[in-house]
Amino acid sequence: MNMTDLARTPKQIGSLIRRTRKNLGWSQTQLGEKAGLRQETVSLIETGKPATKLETLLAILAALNLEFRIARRSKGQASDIEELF
Amino acid sequence: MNMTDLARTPKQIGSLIRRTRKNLGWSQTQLGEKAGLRQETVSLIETGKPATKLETLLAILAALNLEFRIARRSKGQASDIEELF
DNA sequence: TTATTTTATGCGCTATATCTAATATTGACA
DNA sequence: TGTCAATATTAGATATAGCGCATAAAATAA
Repeated sequence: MNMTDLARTPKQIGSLIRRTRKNLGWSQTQLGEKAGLRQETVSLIETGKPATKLETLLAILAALNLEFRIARRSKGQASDIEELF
Repeated sequence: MNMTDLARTPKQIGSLIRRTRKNLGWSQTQLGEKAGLRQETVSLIETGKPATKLETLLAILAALNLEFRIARRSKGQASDIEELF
């Protein structure tokens, strides 16, 4: 993954989670165990369920050694540098 | 806010949302209108409710012109640069 | 192919997020 | 100090997340 991966939608978030999990060679069940979730729940989130609970998502990210960052919206990486407000 | 603000917990996320909203000079009601949510819901999220739904959070971030990024966990900004997997 | 693992989907259940609506509390400012 | 806007809180209703458990479907390996 990139330094920070843009994940604007639940589907993008799910894809990123799946990609990271596979890079680690883990199954959904293994990830679920580490995150305290069921395999089915991991499946739904990777598929891009929009109504996932924040705490559930955070548990998965933590298990994958990932974290949130929040940034100003930008079409490209460049505007990351601007300070708009 | 910084280029990308770390928001590891619901409380941190809520604080960041509140700070951004105030910088824009918006009330919770105004933000709620733009995000399709009620003032009370905005209040709960800014307070750091952990079980907020992802779609709700995304609606608020979008209204504030913010977005997610997902990054590898790091104690400081530095490890952002590493490519671990 | 067949066997095995992995992922997706189904039902019933409990917990809870957000809603509508009202109200209490807090904060800002004259 | 008082008035008004902003925020927090409450109560009831609706929708749905994630659970347990089971199983189907899909992918992978032998």
